[in-house]
Amino acid sequence: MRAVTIKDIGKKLGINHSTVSRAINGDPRISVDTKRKVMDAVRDMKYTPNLAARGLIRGKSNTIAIITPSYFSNFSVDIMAGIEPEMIKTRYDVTYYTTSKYTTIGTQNKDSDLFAKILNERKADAVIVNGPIVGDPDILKRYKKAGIHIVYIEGKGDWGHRVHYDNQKAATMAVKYLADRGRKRIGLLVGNYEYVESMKERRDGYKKAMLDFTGKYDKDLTFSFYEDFGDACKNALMHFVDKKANAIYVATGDEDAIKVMAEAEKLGIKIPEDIAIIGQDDMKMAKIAGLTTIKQPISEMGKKAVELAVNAIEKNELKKMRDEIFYPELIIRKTTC
Amino acid sequence: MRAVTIKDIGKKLGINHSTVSRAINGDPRISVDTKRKVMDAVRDMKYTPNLAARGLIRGKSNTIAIITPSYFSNFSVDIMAGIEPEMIKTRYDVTYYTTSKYTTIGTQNKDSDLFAKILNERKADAVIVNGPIVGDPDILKRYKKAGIHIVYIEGKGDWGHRVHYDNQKAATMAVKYLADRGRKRIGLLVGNYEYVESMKERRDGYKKAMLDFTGKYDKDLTFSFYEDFGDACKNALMHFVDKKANAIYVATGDEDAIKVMAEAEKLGIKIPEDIAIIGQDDMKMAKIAGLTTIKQPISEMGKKAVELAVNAIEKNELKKMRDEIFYPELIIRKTTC
DNA sequence: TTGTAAGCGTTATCAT
DNA sequence: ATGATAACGCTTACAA
Repeated sequence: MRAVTIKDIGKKLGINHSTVSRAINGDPRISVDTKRKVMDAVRDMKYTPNLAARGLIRGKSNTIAIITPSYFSNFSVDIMAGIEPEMIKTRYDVTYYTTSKYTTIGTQNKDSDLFAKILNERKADAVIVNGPIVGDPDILKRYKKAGIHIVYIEGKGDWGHRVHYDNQKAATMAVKYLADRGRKRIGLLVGNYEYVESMKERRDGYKKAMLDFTGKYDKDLTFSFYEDFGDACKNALMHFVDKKANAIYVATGDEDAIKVMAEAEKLGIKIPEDIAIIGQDDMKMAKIAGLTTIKQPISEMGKKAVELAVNAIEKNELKKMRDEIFYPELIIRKTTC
Repeated sequence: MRAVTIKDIGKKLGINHSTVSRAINGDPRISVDTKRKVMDAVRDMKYTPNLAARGLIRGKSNTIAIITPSYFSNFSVDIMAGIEPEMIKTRYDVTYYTTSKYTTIGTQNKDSDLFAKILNERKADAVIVNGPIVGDPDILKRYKKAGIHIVYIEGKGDWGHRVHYDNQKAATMAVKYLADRGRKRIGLLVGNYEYVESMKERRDGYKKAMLDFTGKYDKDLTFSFYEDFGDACKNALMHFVDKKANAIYVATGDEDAIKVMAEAEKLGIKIPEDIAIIGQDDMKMAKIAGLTTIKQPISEMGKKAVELAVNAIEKNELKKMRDEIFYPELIIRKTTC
């Protein structure tokens, strides 16, 4: 079945379809009378515009794309919790892309291909990018030229607005709190800090804070992993025990911190008596697990990202890039004394 | 900046754009030579098709829409965890809609409006609907006529494929397990069973199982809430204590079960000694909280929904509706003895 | 205030 | 095997 078009409405009303279009789009030159007739017909005939056609001619999609490494990581979920209520207020649709599709081993696809696809297929008027995903400079230039806005959450590129978090301060807070309570041998569990910006910043913060608050930075107290945590968890804990750590700042997030807690329980290590643990992010699970952690206002960051994206679209802001930073907060629970 | 089109490619190669189109779409009548040239140009010029244009003429969107009450509820997240890896294998994009936008108080919007919008704007070739959202029969008829497929997860409508769960059996398993271990006064915490199909089924299962395994159904042992749980949690627990329950099956899910546990702790009620608790779904948090629960293979259900949707699109299956059912499993942890 | 006609990028239907 | 042209539904100069 064919859906109702403006031509159908025009035919029924005995007027031209362009008049219908103008009436629908609020063109001021249309007479109140025809406008009313058109609007009535729209309701009666259950007309809604074909956005493919509209997008084709306007070069706009009325859509904001969200790119995440995965839909369902804890981080993505919290970001979404912030994005959803904000998107609801707007007239934009949401399309989701995960980079996992574009980094599949065995194909030549890369993150850049996803950026290119969204650009060329005119799938979005703005793109919110979450995580360590970087469009290459060439693509970014094309986005700018095409007037498609970019907002990075916890990441950055040559061009685009930013919403990010003071990772260095987060690490500093963790170290200072532990050091103040007499824990001087603080281990750092961190991700791939050569590739992931946030991990680099947390590591830098940790390093400086160790010098400032314990007087000593011992590189043996850092354990980093590049792959899925899985078994590495056990290894990490063993490593810290071996190095006589009496505290750990799990910079990779609460989920890993909780995994470390589970390993400790198996090994009969008491938390916080033997080893204190501080997580990162304050995910829901941190509360359930009683984990002391450094909060990241992830949802608010998602909300702000939508604000920036919508603002950028409506004001077509392509030159002055906005940069919004959020700050950490210490949440004390039961894994520190 | 304009993106590269097939006309640009045609011009560069000195051939007609329709030939380019055919080459790209694998028309067998095209010569190997021109096909190669076209494909080279596609790569060099970084061409990707404008899907708005393609969608316009084909009447297809190459998109599957996902409708959930909210993006970020635990249930949605788990569904997505199943949907994502499956979608990655396909050539479809994902667009998200939450019904919250369409049930906002103060507007006349309804779920049906969302269905209508997706239909008329040709936003999707198939729709996966998650939760107690029902398109009205009229709209459904229009979907069928328009050839837009529907897959319900844990719900149903007059027309559409289904992926669902044996809720009745889930409740039966919970009751039987508790009764077998001597707990005969089992409370049921349930949602709005007049409106939500799954809640109705769980309640039915509970009722029958109480008769079968404890010999007695006492309606005072049922507590249902219609609104956000929040404070109702405390009331529920007090109610069950008052009615001398020695076990509770929290049919509304693990999250609520954990809230009940937290309330119990505040009140000095011992779990499982005083009251045993069984949750529902086996979310991630259930493991962290040590909650005994009835598993629902939510992710697998999401995966199956994508399979059904893609299959329906590609075979244009509009008459024979598929119905896939999944079964519960008891996961024993620490909140039952 | 309204009608006419061109055009967005693609695919489909004729030709050749 | 390829070219020319119409068509999808919409918006928008340009006319009237």
